[in-house]
Amino acid sequence: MTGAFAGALLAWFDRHGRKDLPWQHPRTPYRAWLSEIMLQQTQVRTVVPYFERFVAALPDLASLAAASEDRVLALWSGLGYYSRARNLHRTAQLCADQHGGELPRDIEALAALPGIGRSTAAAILAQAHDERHAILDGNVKRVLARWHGVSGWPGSTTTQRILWTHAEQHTPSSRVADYTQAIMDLGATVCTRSRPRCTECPVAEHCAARRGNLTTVLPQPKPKRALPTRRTTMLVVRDARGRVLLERRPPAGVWARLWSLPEVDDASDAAAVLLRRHGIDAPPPRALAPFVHVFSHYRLDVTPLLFDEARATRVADADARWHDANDHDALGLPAPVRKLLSQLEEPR
DNA sequence: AAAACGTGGGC
DNA sequence: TGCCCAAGTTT
Repeated sequence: MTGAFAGALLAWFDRHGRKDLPWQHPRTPYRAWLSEIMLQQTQVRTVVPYFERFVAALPDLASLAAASEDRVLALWSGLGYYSRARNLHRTAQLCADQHGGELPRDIEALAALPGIGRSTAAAILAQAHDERHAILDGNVKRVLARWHGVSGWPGSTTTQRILWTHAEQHTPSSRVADYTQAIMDLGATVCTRSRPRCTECPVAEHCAARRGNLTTVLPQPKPKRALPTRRTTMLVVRDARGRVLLERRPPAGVWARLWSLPEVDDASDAAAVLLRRHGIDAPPPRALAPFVHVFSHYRLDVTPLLFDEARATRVADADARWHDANDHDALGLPAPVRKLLSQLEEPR
């Protein structure tokens, strides 16, 4: 059945909802899944070009399962939260091996796969198969926190439990795909974080935040804490042909398994490290402009150091390679590394 | 339960 | 400019 909340939202969706997002045409389980993973903690505007590039290169689950991890990370490069890409790849292989080459239809089996949690599993089944499952993403949290007047940061366990209950109760038994899209669209275009457009809202009449003039107070913000600062020296090492030395990052931690520049704690150690690690000898480096890269949980102060005319006595191994600067799209590089290397290519 | 995990948009 | 945080999941 469809309650008053869902009914009003569906009527609004028919007139104002977003119906031309790239993953909606065609709306296959694979495309719904891929879009949901890319959209985790990431805005639609950012995702669209990545999605289109990804599905053009790997159009179905089988091609994703067969692709190399480097290929997947290259297609993800710049989107961030790279465990999403590694989990996507692993899940594709699990489905190929154990689920007949398809995503499971069962919500529990789906949510057990790497990178797919409760809300993402629900979104996939609701959107791809019109099955009745409630979602609770950032948009829904904001809409429901306001409409029901739920205080507390929506990320806290207590508040989430309350919001999940509301989300379940509002989800209709028919037109679930449209309803799911409707409540996300409402959050993205009307019930926005700042300056919500309440005069355009189809459920404003019974909204607790609207009645109590609390739209600026709800949802309550995440408790903040100061960002620690870390420092590193990144080595841009080029050989006579202009190729750049890259190292594969370790399997855990930030930028896991991406290709990046060698790093040292102290710039004064750089030459010794290059010699020991790679058998590389080079004339003294010159300093490049330092920059700051801000993560969600710390600031990274980067001092780049440029070694030119480097000569290697050892061949690169599996976790180190010389890389052609005009070939960046072929590898997964951290965003600031990609930016730094492209700036070096530009003759400015 | 709380921290790790990226990047860029918006104000 | 600096700060908040976006279609969350994993450990």
